[in-house]
Amino acid sequence: MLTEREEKILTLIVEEYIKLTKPVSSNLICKRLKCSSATVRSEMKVLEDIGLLEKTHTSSGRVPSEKGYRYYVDNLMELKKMNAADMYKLKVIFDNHQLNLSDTITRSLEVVSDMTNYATVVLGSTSHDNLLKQIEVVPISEEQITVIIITDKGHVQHKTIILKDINHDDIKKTVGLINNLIVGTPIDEVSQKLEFEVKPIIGQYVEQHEQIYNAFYNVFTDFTNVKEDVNIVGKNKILDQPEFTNSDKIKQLYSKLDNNDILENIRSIHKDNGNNIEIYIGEENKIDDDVTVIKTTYKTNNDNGTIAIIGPKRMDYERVVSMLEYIKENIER
Amino acid sequence: MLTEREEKILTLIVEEYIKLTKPVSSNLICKRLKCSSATVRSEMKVLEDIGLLEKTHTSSGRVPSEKGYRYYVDNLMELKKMNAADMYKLKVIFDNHQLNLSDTITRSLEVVSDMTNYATVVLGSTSHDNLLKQIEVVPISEEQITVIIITDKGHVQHKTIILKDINHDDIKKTVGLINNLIVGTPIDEVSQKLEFEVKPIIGQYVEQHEQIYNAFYNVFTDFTNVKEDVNIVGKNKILDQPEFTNSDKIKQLYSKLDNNDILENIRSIHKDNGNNIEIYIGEENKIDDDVTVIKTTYKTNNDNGTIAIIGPKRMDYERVVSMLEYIKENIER
DNA sequence: TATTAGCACTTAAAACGAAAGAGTGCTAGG
DNA sequence: CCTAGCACTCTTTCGTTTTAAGTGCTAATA
Repeated sequence: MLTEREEKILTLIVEEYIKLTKPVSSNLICKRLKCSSATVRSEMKVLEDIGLLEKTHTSSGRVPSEKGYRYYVDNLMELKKMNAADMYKLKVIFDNHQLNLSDTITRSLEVVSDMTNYATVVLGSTSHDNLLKQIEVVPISEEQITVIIITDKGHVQHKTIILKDINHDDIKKTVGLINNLIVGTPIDEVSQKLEFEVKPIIGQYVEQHEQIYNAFYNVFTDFTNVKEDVNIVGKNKILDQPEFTNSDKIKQLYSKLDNNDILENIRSIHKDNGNNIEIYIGEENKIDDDVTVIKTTYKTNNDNGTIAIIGPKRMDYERVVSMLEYIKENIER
Repeated sequence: MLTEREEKILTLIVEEYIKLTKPVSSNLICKRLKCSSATVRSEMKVLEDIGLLEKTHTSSGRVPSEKGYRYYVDNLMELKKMNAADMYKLKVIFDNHQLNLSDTITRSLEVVSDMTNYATVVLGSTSHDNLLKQIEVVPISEEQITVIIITDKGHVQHKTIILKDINHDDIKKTVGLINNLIVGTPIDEVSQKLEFEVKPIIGQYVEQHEQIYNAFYNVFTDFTNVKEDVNIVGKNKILDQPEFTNSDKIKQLYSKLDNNDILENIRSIHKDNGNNIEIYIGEENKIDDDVTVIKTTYKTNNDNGTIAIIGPKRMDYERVVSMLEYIKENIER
């Protein structure tokens, strides 16, 4: 357990470091406290021994360790309201009732990214729990047709497929069968149903059943494989952060941010801290040891998803948390 | 007009610089030529005076100037066939007849990007010259419907819109009207036609005409505004190029590569050199003074577009040109 | 007993100079 | 016209020194 003064010092070091980006000296701290720099120094030593602070070299000032940030986030950070400027910019977006949900979310995160210089991620609802609502087929040319798949929650995906010697009647029959037999099926189960319920029947009614069946089967597996709705906003903003000026570091981080499978991890990771907002500092997340991920989930009548902010560990936690909370609330309304 | 030996020297300097990334000395050149380094030096002086070579400082080796690259590309570069390894990797993709056109193009450029460490761009066909083929409407919830727009060439776009107190009959009537009156219209003219031909009629048959008309109008303007099919592949590969290790430079370049309007410029720029492949070196392109853009266009039965490769000015011109030529040929088949 | 002043010590960063290395430019002679 | 040779320039590297920022410890103090 830390003493009150130790906590005060840790808080000051974290907050000054966030602002100034360089190791914090005892001198700077003692100006804010009614005590001498020597006192602060011995306290800092204690905090370092516990593992909450670190030095970059023997005679440097102190920097919060990962454990230090964690302590700060868990015990010290105050959740004040957003500052007026941030609030205003976000309010404008949520007050515009013309925009649909997904556009609103993207816009608001663009603004967050712009103001903070952190990257943001939107993981929209997966279509995995959607039900197949309808399929449409549109002939494009002699050999091509476009298949459109629509789910009950409004996910739409299309693919143009190549079929030799299209017999439009056969296609129509197949579409009819699918729309009759497997509409209402969860997307994840469509492939199975296609195989066991449609395939046997299609053979009886449709001449080119082999070719057509395969084409549709591929379209559906494509649909389930696409990791849709992983959207990263303001990725380049992170280049303004001093911890990402080295080009190797940039390469490394970007290759992860471009990998949707890795970003998907933000969705699946979970931490029940009785709070709406979850924070993953450095090694606690799977993106990169040098970043912090702050995430929250939202749930509306017919949609739910995850939004997250990715920045350096030296992140303005109070500000980001208050922004995310505000955004979550407003989405859910 | 350059002498034969001057041309030989310029060629060697360009090609060595491409390979080694550092200023080329007279010594290196004279090993390849039957003459002394002093001779090469005086020739290099001449080439510098003409403006084809540059020095990085008084006593450095020579580097091609933009004009030098241009001379090389116009007069010196030989268009040999692709090397076997490049050829093989690309052939595999084009031999796979399962893939549709757009997937094939993307895959082949991924491979190019991988092998060369340059970024590539696909500017697919714009839907501007497409004709409206069909619209579909799918109700999603009490207040939401998804509108799907399909063009004759298989472009599909959808948008979920919010309508208070939906009257499904009204929607159906509107969709019917649109499908009757303006199907077949070029996408660019749909908005006008909607205003002058549909709006007057809709007022008579549809109760909520104001709200519904506006919603559909917005969906269509969205469609025409979306700069679709601007696809950049292998952007991060460019971080492997030594000219892009400075983080400010990276930021500057990335902000351009992320801006579809700027990339669109690659489509519109034109240079009739009687050749399939166009090359824009440094200031000749609108992307960035430090890059070269090599582009070509393709045209198939029902599709056409542009593909381009973006790399440093110190680009392997011969290799890239041969690859692009191969890809163009194969797309068009 | 907790605090502080004071000082020795450590380190990174900046400034400097010397030396080495890579190249050029020019001149004089073949 | 070509080339050997040499003076000159500039970058790079390396070690040295200086400066500035900061700590840790100790002894004195409140």
